[in-house]
Amino acid sequence: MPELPEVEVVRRGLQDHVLGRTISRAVLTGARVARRHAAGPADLAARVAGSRVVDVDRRGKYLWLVLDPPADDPHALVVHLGMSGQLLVEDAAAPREKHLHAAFDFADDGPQLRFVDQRTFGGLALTGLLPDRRGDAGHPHGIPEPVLHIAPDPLEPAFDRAATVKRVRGKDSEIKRVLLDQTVVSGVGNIYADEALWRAQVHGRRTASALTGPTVGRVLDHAAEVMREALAQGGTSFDELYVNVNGASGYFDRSLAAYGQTGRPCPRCGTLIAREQFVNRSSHFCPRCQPRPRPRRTLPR
DNA sequence: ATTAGGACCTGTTTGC
DNA sequence: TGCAAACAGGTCCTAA
Repeated sequence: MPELPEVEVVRRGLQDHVLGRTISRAVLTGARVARRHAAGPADLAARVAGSRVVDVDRRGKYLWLVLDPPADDPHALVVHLGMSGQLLVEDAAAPREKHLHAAFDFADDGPQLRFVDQRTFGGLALTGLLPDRRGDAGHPHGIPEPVLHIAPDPLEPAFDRAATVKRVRGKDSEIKRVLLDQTVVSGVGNIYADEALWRAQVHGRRTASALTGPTVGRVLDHAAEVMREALAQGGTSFDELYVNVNGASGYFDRSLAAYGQTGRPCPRCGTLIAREQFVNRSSHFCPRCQPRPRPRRTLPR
């Protein structure tokens, strides 16, 4: 479940069902699920066994369990759900999912934690925790190494609005591309980028460096707001691929104004929502509220 | 150094 | 009806 609100729904589920429990055994299937873990799946499985889950943290779309191992070498089990990853808390006797890649048993013999991922863009890694150079506000155990390059998301205390506006305006690129750049601001994906741009009445192809500070500020505020609203509704799900740890779907899809609304009237002005190709995916926008900029002239010479 | 584009997967939907 | 192409919410690597 890809974007920030959906990942946060999962984090809260893990906090309720996994926090404080001790992992007794892990089984990883196939090499791909741990491809970001240099030492391989067997190493990951062996090293998490006997560790207690002492925190469940998140930045943007990255999620991690802080583990307190017997060897006193605190580390993090980092999880990225990619496009189709799911973390499910289920009875060990429940039937195996077709795309089950990892299962964690606990010493209390309670329900298992499973990682299921159809498209295998997601994955697991076991890494160290380092202090966050951007500030440790909200992350008392630090940040896992693979997450250090990810910018704070708009819903965490470390988010610096003024600094982010400045970074966005320093980009000679389309505003939608910049919103999706997780090293500038994290947590925003294709759905919430389209929704934030619709709310701010800015076309995604406008050049970030040509926007005013207040305009960029408005786009970021709308991104934060729409993600907060989605979170309050359990996230956005179009099908059973995107669910919380109990397998339930959110219902923010009913509140979407632009994303996936091609041909429907804009809730603000009634003009039909348009769709266009954008870097191998789709953008949805209102042609009247979000006028397309003049195509940028490439400057040869 | 920065930015644009393709690669990585599998399953479902759309269009000829 | 059958098949191929298009499409799906993300990130990373490479080449210009």
